[in-house]
Amino acid sequence: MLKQKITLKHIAKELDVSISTVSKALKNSEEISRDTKEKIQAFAKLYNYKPNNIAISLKNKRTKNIGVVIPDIVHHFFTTVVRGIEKYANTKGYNVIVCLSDESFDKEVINMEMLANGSIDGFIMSLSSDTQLKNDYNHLKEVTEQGIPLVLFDRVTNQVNCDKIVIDDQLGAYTATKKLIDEGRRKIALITTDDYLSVSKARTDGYLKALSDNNIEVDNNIILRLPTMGMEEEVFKTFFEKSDIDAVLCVNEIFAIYGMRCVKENGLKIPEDVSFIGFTDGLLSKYANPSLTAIAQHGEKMGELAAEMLIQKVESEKEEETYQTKILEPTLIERDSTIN
Amino acid sequence: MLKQKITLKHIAKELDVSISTVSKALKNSEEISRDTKEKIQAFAKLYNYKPNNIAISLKNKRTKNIGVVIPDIVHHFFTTVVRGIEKYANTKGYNVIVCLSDESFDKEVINMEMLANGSIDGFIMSLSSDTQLKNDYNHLKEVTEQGIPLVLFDRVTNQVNCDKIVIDDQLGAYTATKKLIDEGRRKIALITTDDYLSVSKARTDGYLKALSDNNIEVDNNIILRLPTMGMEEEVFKTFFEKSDIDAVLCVNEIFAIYGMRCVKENGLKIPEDVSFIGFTDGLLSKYANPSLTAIAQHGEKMGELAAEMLIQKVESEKEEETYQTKILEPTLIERDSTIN
DNA sequence: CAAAAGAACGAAAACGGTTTCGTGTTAATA
DNA sequence: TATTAACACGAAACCGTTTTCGTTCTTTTG
Repeated sequence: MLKQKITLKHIAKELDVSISTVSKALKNSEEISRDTKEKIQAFAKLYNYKPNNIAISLKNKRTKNIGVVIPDIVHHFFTTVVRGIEKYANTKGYNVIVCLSDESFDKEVINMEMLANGSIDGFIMSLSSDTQLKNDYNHLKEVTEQGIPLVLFDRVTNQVNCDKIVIDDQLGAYTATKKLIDEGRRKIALITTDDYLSVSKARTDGYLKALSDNNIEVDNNIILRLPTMGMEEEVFKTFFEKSDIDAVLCVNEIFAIYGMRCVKENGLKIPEDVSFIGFTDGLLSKYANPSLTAIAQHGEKMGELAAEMLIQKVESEKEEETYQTKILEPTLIERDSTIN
Repeated sequence: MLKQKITLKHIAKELDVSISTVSKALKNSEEISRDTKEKIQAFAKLYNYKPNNIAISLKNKRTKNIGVVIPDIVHHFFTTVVRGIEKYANTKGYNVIVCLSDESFDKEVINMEMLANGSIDGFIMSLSSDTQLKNDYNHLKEVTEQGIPLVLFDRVTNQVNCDKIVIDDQLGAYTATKKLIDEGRRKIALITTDDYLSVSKARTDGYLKALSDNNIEVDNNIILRLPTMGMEEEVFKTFFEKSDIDAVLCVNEIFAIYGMRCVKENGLKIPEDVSFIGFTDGLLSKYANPSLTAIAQHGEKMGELAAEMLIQKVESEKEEETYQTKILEPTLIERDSTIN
């Protein structure tokens, strides 16, 4: 009892006209007489005719698909970006194909190659840590050389020419650090990851700049650098036991949560004794105890803008070689882990 | 300096052979002589020829795309499912098109219609709350009638014939409630949402069954039903102030976090005075203070299985009309919000 | 009343592949 | 030497559209 999808050919045969006539009639072409058009349109509606997307894609060389390649999806920030992309893309009639690189260079390459062979009109992506570590961007260069538009977000590189959109991580860290300094804090710890992640580096820079602008000496003993994976709770404990600090800036929520727990276990109060600020305003910040003052990255906005930039490039005829980098300003969301 | 994608036609013209010969040579067909094959393959490799996915899709009537329609993506459980789907799909050479219904019936319908016109080989989806409320599943029936395989997960309905995969929510709630009873709790509160969500209903049933099996009388005063959206903190406060309870089962993490906060503010200790268990073992459960004993739903496993079921149907020739429903067992993850 | 213009439709190419079914050439066989 | 089989390749149909360029028939115009 399968209702086979009906095609132009079926309609044409059934109504004894040519395929071209059917096609034109359904597009309300002036070429076709009112009578014929009505007849064809009625028939098409009756049998619920819908053109085949694949055939149209082949003809137009436009798929109306956007490829999104991200390192992970079980990740608050990336999901907000995807939501933003979806939101804008849908209003423009585009679908979103999501691929996960899983922080692996190889998977990133494979995914892009698959999609680049006609499946999508353009890419929106954030680099895997592995890629940033390898510092190899040939797969990105190849797609741009083929004329496929590419928008990089958050984890970007200046080694490839394309549109980019980032938040000003340095400014975010600067603002946060400044906020802590204004509270009267002087022994501000930083918990970050290895510097090969472009964002971590920028955040560290902002932290350092804020200290230097306020004549506070950098103390490398209260800067903790952790690998992205396999974060050991032990390392946290020893760090907080041996360090004399009155505030902590963390490059992500989880570091902040762990940090707050250690500090509380040491009998200190938040925010009276130690203030905390974390990057990435996600669920954890909101529901932490105390709730965490955070730097919001506006992922959804970022996704919307990325999609807008991409679709604009996809739909513009001219082969402009001008690329822009949009820089979004992060926002400090004050909660209970800092003194108001 | 655009490197245009090379096609069979280009290769054929360049090497002065026919398109068919090129096609066969690249597939290593026995029909073509060694010399010719080597020449063509070398040329193809040199110019990095890759067949156009769209053309192949049109010919084969197979897109190697899976459509995934979920209510939300900024949601831990759904993202773990998507990750599982991706993982399995990729090993089979499939790409994943993600569409968000945003809990809206209309968007769900629109998304499915778009994808059903040739863009995908099959659907994996979880119903929007709006759809479950409306109780209208014609859009699902239409795609199955067209012979497009469909796998429903988590939020399912028995009104449409297709493969399904759910966790045993009733069992999960039963296990959790039993655990609380075994701890010696007798005044066990339930915080849930409106029953039109299939999962909430099942969880409530499990809770009730556990009570009844253990001869504990149901007290409707300690059952709190909240709308999904716009959860008011006030409602929580009053509920916990007026209720005399010694344990709480929550159908999601956020309810649990809020609940724990209220309880602590009332000067009670967790788990000494009140135990907490929450559904959906996500970030919040893990990082809460105290960490939350939770019922894990194994989203990733669910995604993998869903993808496996779907792809098996997609690739099987025969039009079997036999559908299965897989039921996954949830697991209780014991943490610090219950007594060990 | 012949010629031009307009209306309504169809044939065919094109998008980029796959695949079936020839067909011409060479080598093996009787 | 005539016949046949094997080999290597090409023509063409096909997937489902869109679109250009005829073509036929009717109507208008000089």
